[in-house]
Amino acid sequence: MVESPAARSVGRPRRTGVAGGDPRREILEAASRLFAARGYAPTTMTEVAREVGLGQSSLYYWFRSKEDLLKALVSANRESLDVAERLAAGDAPAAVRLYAVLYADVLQMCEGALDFYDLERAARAQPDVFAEVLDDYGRLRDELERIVEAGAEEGALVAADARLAVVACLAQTEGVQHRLRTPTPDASDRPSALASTRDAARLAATTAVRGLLAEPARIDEVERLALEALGED
Amino acid sequence: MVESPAARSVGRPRRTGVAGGDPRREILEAASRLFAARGYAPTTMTEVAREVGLGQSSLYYWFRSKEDLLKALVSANRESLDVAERLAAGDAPAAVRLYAVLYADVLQMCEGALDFYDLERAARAQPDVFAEVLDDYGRLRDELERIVEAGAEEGALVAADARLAVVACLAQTEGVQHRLRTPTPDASDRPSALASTRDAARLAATTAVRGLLAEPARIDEVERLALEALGED
DNA sequence: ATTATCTATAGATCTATAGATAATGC
DNA sequence: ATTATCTATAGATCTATAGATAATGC
Repeated sequence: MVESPAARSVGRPRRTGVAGGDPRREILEAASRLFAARGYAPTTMTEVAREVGLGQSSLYYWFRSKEDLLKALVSANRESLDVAERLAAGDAPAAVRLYAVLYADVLQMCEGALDFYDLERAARAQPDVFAEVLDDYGRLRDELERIVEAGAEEGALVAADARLAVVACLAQTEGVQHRLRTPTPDASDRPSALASTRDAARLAATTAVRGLLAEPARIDEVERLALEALGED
Repeated sequence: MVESPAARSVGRPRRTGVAGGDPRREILEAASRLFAARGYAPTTMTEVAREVGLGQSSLYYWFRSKEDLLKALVSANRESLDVAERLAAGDAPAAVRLYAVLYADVLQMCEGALDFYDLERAARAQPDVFAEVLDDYGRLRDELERIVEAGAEEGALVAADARLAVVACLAQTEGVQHRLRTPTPDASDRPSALASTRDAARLAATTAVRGLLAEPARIDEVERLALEALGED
């Protein structure tokens, strides 16, 4: 099998010489990086273009507008709430389901193109288009609330107020996600504590669930079962 | 004692009639609200001006530039890490100190003018001016790490990796802070779960600390002692 | 002929400055 | 005379469009 570095070159060549295989995808990736690092509004089309070796106006051959670019990124972000919903409905103990859903939530957020908080802000500014995102959020929250309540009945989870507990869980997963994306203002003499997406997901899920377990020592067992159910190891 | 609604009116009157007592302060407050809601970059001086009933260019009588406005807000944000440091050095049990510092951290972030994440982004863009902020962050993190380690030695806290535990704690406090500032994309048929600053601080501190306690049932006692030490009730 | 780029630029902002103006205070 | 506003606008972006151009494919 031979790679194909000899990308097709149909149209006019780029002035920069840089020639990628799939401009649309490259633009999305560049925009994703830049929006995540500097935010949507302050990032200019010129910067995105430079990143992929195109002139600014050439982006408009691939995307109708800057907002269009954002929308494409957002839809890429909301692919797999499904996983969470399948898990939530399973018959595993509540603590295990909680762990699995939180873990999957972090993975999804981290793998998406946009920092979740930026996505949320974008959603706020354009309610018509992004209504789905808000809807997803509500569904996830309800799902989690039911799991926590079930866990309280089982006696495995302790939560005086399921709703507050869920707010805390989500703040944890979102916060960890953000910290993974935004390299800590660290003393930089030490390597970052959060190396991979999976590290982040484990950290958030472990912390959040242990905080709710009646017997926190069980966390290792819960983690094992949850990762098993998710097909990770 | 009589209030003084008859604000002094020395200069030319505002076209809008709106006349406040302390324009500088009012501008800061308006900017704070808008930056928090929509972010720094996308908020325009015109919007800030409208909010206080001034013409856009009149802001420049009070602040040399938009960046200057941001700087003023940032310094307002970093007032009282001191509290945290005094508490951290006390002789209370580690779990109590941890609770107190996290609680104080959330309060400080919530009372500041800017969402912590926005502040961080601003800091990143202008390292010279905002170096202090990054420094504060490093100090807080080190402080927390020492407390968690002390707690592990005492046997009251369980943390295989103190550094990771601290990352999780900070992600929790920051995440809750953000959620308090940014009204949840909630189903809106229910009142928000996070009503006040203190609710947010309690939620974050309780959750984070309970997740680390060897005996989570102790959380109520820890909370009581910590709030006592902080002079809250 | 089709595709994908380029160059040039219109139109819309947005920041910041210059200079005029309308109050009070002395 | 001093203060705090106003109006007008220069200058710097930034998005998006129009139309030219340089490749390949047929």
